[in-house]
Amino acid sequence: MGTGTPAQRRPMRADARRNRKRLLAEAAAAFAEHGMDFSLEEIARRAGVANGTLYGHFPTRRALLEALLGDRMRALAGTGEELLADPSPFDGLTAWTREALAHATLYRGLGAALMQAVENEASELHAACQAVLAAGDALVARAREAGEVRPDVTARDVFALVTAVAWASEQSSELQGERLLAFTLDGFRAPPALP
Amino acid sequence: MGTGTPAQRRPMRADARRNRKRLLAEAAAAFAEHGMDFSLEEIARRAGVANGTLYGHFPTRRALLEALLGDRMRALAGTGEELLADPSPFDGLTAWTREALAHATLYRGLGAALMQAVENEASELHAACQAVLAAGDALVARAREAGEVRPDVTARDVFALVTAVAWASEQSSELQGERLLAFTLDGFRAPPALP
DNA sequence: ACCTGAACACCGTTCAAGT
DNA sequence: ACCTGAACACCGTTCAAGT
Repeated sequence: MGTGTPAQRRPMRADARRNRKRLLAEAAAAFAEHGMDFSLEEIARRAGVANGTLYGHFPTRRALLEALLGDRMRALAGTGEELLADPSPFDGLTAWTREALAHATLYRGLGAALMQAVENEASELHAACQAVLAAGDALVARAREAGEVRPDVTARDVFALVTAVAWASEQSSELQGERLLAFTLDGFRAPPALP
Repeated sequence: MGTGTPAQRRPMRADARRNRKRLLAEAAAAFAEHGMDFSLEEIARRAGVANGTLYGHFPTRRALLEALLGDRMRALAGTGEELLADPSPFDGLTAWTREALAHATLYRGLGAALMQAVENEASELHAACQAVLAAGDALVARAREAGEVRPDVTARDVFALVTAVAWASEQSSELQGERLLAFTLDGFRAPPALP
């Protein structure tokens, strides 16, 4: 692990390994600059390979995305587990949603891909999304038990709204995601207890 | 007004008028069923006209959308003004955001078009969006003066988050927009005054 | 004044042929 | 085992030619 290459029985041929690496590098650059709708054909062109080669390595756009983001998403899940040690459950949840927002804003259009991956079990990103959701669930549960979030808030609500905020901040250059996220988190907060 | 046809100097030729009507009907049906990414070529085909005819009537996808939604959006702005008469400023704002959410969910992918229209002055929907924002602004200002929303909340924040909730609820069939909206509105609410 | 349909450039996906 | 590049079907957009 570490480089994003998948576990496999036999090593890849040298040229295949090099092509794969180039494709990933060009895809990362193109997605970062132009968003996730960027033409796969153009990525293959920039990597100096035929379009068929790209499909050989990554049969679908989501497979390419998994190779790009898998490790990063599993790291996000790990950060969530670490934040369970935060003395304030709500602060821990807040810090984690900030990380999640930064992640979901990496490529324009990434939010939609993430939401689809959660829904679709066949998606190559589904397992990674489940790990992220599990981490969120633990943070939400802890905050709920401490009476710091409303009892009906779920990790899926948090995931959906963080992704939605990421989407909104992509649409408008003047909109700050962190500000919208702050409002949203306040909406999750439990009202002060009645005497 | 009323039918969505624009004001104009001279009446359209009969066949042009009929083609325009057919194109709008097919577009409305196709967008409602398949979302706003639906092929314009296919819409022309269903309407029984050449693709060039569609571009003659609606030079851009947004022009088509304005013809479909313009009246409805201006009505949404009107509803906002009426809700200024609601005895509770916060309830008035809440009721209006529900209408806005229903509007933004009419076609899948509509939220993105609305956000772009707000940004882009050249968009055919820009004026309609401005009217909606103005209505939202009045509602937010009234609620702020009554001390019912946080002082830093703007109409653009409300518009952005309502649209974001619409987007999120489109992504997942299990996600209820109204529930997410309820959390969001709570995040706008002013905290109880300190003694 | 409006419509037609072809033309152009582009894309995603598949697959036989190569090495 | 992997790569190539052509093939196919599709789309958005433009525009000369018609009526």
